[in-house]
Amino acid sequence: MEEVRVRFPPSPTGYLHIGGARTALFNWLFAKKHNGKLILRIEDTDEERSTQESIDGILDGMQWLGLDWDEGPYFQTEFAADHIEAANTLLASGNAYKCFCTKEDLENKREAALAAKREVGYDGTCRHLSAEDVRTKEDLGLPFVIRFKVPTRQGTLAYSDEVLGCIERAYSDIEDFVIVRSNGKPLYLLCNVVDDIRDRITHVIRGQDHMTNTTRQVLLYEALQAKIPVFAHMPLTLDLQKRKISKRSHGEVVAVQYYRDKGFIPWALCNFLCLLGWNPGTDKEFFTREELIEAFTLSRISKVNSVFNYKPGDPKFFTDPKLIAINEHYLRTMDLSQLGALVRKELEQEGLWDPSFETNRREWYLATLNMIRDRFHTLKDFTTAGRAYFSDEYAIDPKPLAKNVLKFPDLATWLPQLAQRFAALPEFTVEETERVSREMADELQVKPGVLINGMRTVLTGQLAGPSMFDIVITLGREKVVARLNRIDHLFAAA
RNA sequence: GUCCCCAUCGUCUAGUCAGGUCCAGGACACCGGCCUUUCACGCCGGCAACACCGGUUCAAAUCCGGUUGGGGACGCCA
Repeated sequence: MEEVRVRFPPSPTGYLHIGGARTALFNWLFAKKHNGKLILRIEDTDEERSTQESIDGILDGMQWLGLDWDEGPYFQTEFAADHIEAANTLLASGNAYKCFCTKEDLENKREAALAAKREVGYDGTCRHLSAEDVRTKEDLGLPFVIRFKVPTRQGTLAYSDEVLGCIERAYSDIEDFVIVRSNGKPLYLLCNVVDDIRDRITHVIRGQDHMTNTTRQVLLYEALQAKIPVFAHMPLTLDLQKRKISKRSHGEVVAVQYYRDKGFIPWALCNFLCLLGWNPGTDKEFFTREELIEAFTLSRISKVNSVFNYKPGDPKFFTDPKLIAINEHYLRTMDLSQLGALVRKELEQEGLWDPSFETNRREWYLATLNMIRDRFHTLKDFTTAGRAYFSDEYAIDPKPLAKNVLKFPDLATWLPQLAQRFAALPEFTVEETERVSREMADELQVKPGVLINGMRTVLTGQLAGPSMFDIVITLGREKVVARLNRIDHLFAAA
């Protein structure tokens, strides 16, 4: 059987955004599923808008997501000779012609057509130029573009789409499109086909916004006498106003980079993205890589555009709530040592990493992560809400400070007393610390919650957290006693 | 304006090709309950959709036609 070869061809005119990442992901899944190859090709023929920064951003984004490619990155500009050769072939075979219409003429005609609400498209002025006319104009040094000569046929051009089924378009609706600029540089429509032929691409999986390109490109394949690949047009990702998402109008929240910076688990983003416009036909929503590769098929890609459910300005749901939920799921269920590696990077960035977490304190490190991960949303929370577990310098959240500490001024003496009892305990265990805490509350005739919640605030700076006595044991007697004794600072500061 | 594509809860979607098992299932979000020293997690329950009109049929979310709505394309961008 023929080897499956797919490609991801981003144009380096902006960072990798989630729409592009999803296209890359689908291609990657398809390649993996069929033991095929994924080719990464940077389509940089738009010299004015292509930037190195953007190329780096795309490669970084792919790597972070774990979407590895088998060939490339190739750069389209390196194959300019191929593109020109193809254009000349088309010219020679009569499938293309030189067009001397000026930009101004075309622009005027276009506007007139739009104003008159007529069909917009090239009228074919230069299509029937005689050989002499062409030579005369060339001798005059008039600039020209090369246009593809769409065959004059009755009926429709049809191709079978793996997602949408049979797609048809009347030949008469396809205008003679430009394949080479007047400066001699070939355009996307041609370059893309020439590259796909050279790279032996078998399946073209791309967005539905390419559908009109596809009909024209099918003609190009035909004229170049090349085998037409299988096409699969994926639905688009829209915003809540049903507008195509773009970095320009939606900002950071659609950039892959944003999710790395916000502490997302790369695979959680992949899992979310694959569910946008695809489903396995079962209720299963969480997949390992292997499971997803196994389950993935083009035929289960949805025909319907999907909405990225992001409302600007919501502090709780700073991106699609389902994406956050999926990230939380992985955060609390993923393999602990894998989580440990991800959190390590966060701790290192904040200067909180201790090498002993990899050696003699590894067990403590992983157990602590396991204890606190249940209420976290992203990896960032380990160094913010979870900071007190890794550092003695942590902020006290004003809300619990007021509610659990300042409201009970007696805690200034009670908690140091409790610290003494902890210090005197023969065995520093969950049971014993809980016992003396409750005992003391009883003596003071206050609810245990007063001591417990006050303690949580002082020890972790947080309103909420794991079971108090688990925290106490995790932090260890020394830190607990020291922190409880420091409580007067909180009253002094207030 | 022309051409192409699409249409199930607020969002992601199952079900449509092979009509009945669907007064429509799951997930997220939201609401309520249980658990509990806090907050979560977890578990249980609730709210919530077949765009509209007509046709075919004993029977339509499902097939057909139309209407409406949404999206895409119409560059010497990719």
